[in-house]
Amino acid sequence: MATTTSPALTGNPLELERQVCFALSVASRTVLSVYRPLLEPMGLTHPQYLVMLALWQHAPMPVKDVGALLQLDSGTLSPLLKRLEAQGLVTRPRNPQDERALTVSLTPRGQALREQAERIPEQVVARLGMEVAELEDLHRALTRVIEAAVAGR
Amino acid sequence: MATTTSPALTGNPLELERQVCFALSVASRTVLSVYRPLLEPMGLTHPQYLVMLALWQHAPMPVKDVGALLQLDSGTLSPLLKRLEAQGLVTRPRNPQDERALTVSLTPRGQALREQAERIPEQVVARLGMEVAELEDLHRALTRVIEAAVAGR
DNA sequence: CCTCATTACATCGTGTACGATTAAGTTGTG
DNA sequence: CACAACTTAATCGTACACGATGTAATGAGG
Repeated sequence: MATTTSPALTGNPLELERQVCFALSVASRTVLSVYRPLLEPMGLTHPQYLVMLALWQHAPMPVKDVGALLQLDSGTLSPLLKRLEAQGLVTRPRNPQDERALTVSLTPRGQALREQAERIPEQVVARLGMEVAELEDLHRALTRVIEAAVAGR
Repeated sequence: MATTTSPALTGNPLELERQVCFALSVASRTVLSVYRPLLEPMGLTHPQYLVMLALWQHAPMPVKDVGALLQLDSGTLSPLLKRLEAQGLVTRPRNPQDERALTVSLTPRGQALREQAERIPEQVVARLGMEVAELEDLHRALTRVIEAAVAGR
């Protein structure tokens, strides 16, 4: 019979099922796949949805701040914001006080989209069928590992 | 003074800092950024590392099984496996018993790489500076949400 | 006033993700 | 045996991620 001691101290340290990074990748992709059918009617991808969340809270804001908030660089954000602009959800004129910076603002259409988005969180929780308390625990655990990873990279 | 009731029941339900999906995305990308400098000397990206973990455990195995294990489809796996093949880490001849299927096997070089990989997990834990027990808790929470998401998508 | 380092974005190249389609092989059924 | 239904990969198009590089604007020091 195989050993059944604490998994941290025994067996293959490279076992796929034990890797937190594997669970993180799969969890991220799988949870996003729950959002996809809900976001599709709004014409948003999940990263675009996160940017819109940031804007609904803080617009108008510079691209730099969006990047800091979402931990994304301009290589990702520039084309993403262009696509939101092409959809008529945001504008991004240059800041007259600093011609390097773009000020990302919501169009009326972008503002209006918020109402449809209001229902997303509850729908996701319903589809997951998990307790809100358990999701809050997960959120706290993720926040901890994000802090640890930012400090350790 | 602002209200400070339970966050689940008050305030803006679209608040970015409250979204589990946001924490998941950032955690996934941030933790992977801890792996990147460790994997780079091995010539592997993180998804390639996960495939190698699967192969070190189960090779030879069909592409189908790799996909099932990692929750990836052929659109992702085909080019990824081609790159591993180009690096001389794997072979993927057709299965004579079923000419549709490819049997992914490790080359001696692919097998040998495992020794370098053995040190990755401990190095990551060290860089994160988190208790193994806390990481195991996180792993359990992630496994729960993966199951919920798979069921609910 | 004039460099020069810094900052804010944009662009490019590589590598995933993923839906959709295609192509080839296999299998069940009449 | 014929053939439709199914399975396995590959391919294509779109959209992130991210490192590296380019460019214009800003600001600090001489």
